[in-house]
Amino acid sequence: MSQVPQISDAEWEVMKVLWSSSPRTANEVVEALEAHTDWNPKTIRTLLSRLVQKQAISYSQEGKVYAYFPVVSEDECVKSETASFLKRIYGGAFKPLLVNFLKEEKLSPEDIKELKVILDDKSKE
Amino acid sequence: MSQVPQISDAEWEVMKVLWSSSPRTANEVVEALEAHTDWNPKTIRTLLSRLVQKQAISYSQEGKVYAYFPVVSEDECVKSETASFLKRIYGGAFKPLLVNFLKEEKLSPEDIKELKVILDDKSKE
DNA sequence: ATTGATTGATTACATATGTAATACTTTATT
DNA sequence: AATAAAGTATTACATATGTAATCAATCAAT
Repeated sequence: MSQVPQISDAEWEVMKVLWSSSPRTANEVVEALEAHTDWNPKTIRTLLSRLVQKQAISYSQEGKVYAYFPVVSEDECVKSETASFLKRIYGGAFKPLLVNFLKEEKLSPEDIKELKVILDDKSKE
Repeated sequence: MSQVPQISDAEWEVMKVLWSSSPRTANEVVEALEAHTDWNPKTIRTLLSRLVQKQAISYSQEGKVYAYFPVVSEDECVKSETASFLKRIYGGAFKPLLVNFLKEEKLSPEDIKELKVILDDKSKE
């Protein structure tokens, strides 16, 4: 059973808003998204509806309006998306992605230090 | 200009076949995919056509049939897909993905060693 | 109470994708 | 040469997605 529903790109933006803080009314979501998108409020309401249908979020009647909140955790979704991404692109293996991208990406010395600490911790498990 | 076209999940499987060895005729692609998919040959031909339209692949008349080959490199595509994945899920930052997944994934001691070596090399740059 | 504004529900429409079937051409076979 | 087989091109159709508009219900203001 696939715990988490398929969440599209646009829907994902809405989820991020709700994950960062919820419950929020449709208007609050619209406001939050105005900053970095130019979506019509109608569009955002459509996305909210679709996410409700998909049972990615839900809502409660707060006073006169709906207040939306996630029912799937960011963690679950990130994990699931990453897994399907890895499967698709790298045949499911995590290390090739790491190797590939560690080489490509610009990481600050601090980042590198942090990652090494994590790796050290893992060796001790 | 987005160098690489959008390649869907199903199309990606076809690309992988052609990246692994090309040119190949439609039939050869079908054969290669029979192993791990149950797609109808007609479906695979549709995917080939769409990839031609998208200019992800091209073909030449080899004898009596077409021989398909990629015109976009796997590297480009992987890079582009990974970038859009990162943007979507992690807001474009690579490190959070790393941190998240280094914690989650089971990596062998050898893997960890290898990754540390890469990180060490990077510190020296 | 009626009217206008706001919110929520329903409908719309184009493009993408999964998944083929059908039609048309060219090659091979009798 | 006529027909069958194989390959290519065109068409099909449902679901997903981006992107709203319109309709209906509710709340607020006169």
